[in-house]
Amino acid sequence: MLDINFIKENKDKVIKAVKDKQLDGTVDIEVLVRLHDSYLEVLREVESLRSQRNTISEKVAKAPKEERGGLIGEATKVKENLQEKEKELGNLQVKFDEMMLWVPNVPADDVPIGKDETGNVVYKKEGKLPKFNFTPKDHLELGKDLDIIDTDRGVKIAGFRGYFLKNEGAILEQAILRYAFDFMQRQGFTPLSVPWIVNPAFFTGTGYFPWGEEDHYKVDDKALIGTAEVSLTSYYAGETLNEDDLPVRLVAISPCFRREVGTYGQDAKGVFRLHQFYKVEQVVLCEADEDVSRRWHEKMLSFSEKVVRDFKLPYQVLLMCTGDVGAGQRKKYDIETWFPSQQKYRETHSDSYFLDFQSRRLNIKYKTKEGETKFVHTLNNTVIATPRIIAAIIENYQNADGSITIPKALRKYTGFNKIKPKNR
RNA sequence: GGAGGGUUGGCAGAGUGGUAAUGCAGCGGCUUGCUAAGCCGUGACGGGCUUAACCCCGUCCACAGGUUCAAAUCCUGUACCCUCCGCCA
Repeated sequence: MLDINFIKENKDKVIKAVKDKQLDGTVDIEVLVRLHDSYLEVLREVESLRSQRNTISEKVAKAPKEERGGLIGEATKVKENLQEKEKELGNLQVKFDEMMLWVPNVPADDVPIGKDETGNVVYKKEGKLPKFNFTPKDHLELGKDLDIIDTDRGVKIAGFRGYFLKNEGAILEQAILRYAFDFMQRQGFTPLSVPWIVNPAFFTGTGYFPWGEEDHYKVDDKALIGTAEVSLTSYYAGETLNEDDLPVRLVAISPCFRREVGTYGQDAKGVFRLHQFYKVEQVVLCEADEDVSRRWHEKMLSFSEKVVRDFKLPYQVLLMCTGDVGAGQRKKYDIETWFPSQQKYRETHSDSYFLDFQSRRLNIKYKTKEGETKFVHTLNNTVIATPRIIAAIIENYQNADGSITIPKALRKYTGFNKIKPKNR
């Protein structure tokens, strides 16, 4: 959420942000500003009436009994007037609050302007693309042959996009998650196991609602997290930290649930786009200084790059354009990892910073050493997500005989060096 | 699932219709030859108000309604916490 005073003072910037982020029609900033003006107008009337009411009530308490009747009559008139105005105020406030939730963050100056993913800019490329002296298979074919991925039975049990990982596949998943989790702890991050079923207020707080509400599974009056970011970033919601507590660095492994609405034809094959997967997520809360946020943004990217490099996977980093940056985000990098079967880099990580957009919605503040109270800045980034990264590993590490070599870094965690075809 | 008790500032804790006590902690100031002690001041949000300070007004006793001239206090609903019973990995 942006500060209404910031919106008023930077109306043109915010209007441009709505346009650049392809959010035309979701919120009208001009209408919002006028709405707030009339809200303030009514607020002044209400406060003046409340002041009158309080004054008269005090008089009633002090007045001798015989004078009370007249005063109460006077107060009743004020009260009736007040009730009417308060109702009007309440209506304006509900409308205003609703509309404020739809105001996006303003992209950083160095975010390229673009309509959609075609406007993203390659920021860097790392690693050598693998060369095969045989025809490489895709991860599903490899996974089926090795009996480590079973999508047929996955679909039987869970429906479209259902899957089982099996044998070395199931173990490899745990190895990857634990590898990334341990790595982040060494970077000073506090490990957490988080709630997966969460109150809607925190989806709104992190900016997933209202925009992405459709993509979430609802259970009773709550929803399933699409990322641990929701729980991690909300951890200190409603609290005031001390400057000494910052930066807060959190890491969690959690399941992620996504309805993937509107993607029915896309990535239907294999374990790439799923309704359910695991992810190790990093979240940072830092002081309210964009330079500090930007340094963390780069640093968190480097943590994720390190893990991908440890796995020796070729990747590229994209600087996302305005049309592909989330409504709440100020700037975003995606890491895309190489998928030989698609001859493409595909998204495996997403690194964003928000300034105080989330912390205003979540009401997370800190006290500076000077005694000032400010909203913290928030950031988050993927460390690793499975099984998508498993798909990348088995495609990049496949051998002519259909076996898969395990990246060296992971062998300590898997306990095996290779996944070999089973005798059937 | 059943029964009962509770939720007041950073913490502790009084207040049962008429200006939210008090103690502790933290922070700032004053005083004092040190350690220390004493005294004073200290919340959040919004508005008046375009800017700093000041001042004034409003709101905030879990949340949302209601009754009343006036609600922390009375009524209704909800959330959460605690205790006991039942069930349970």
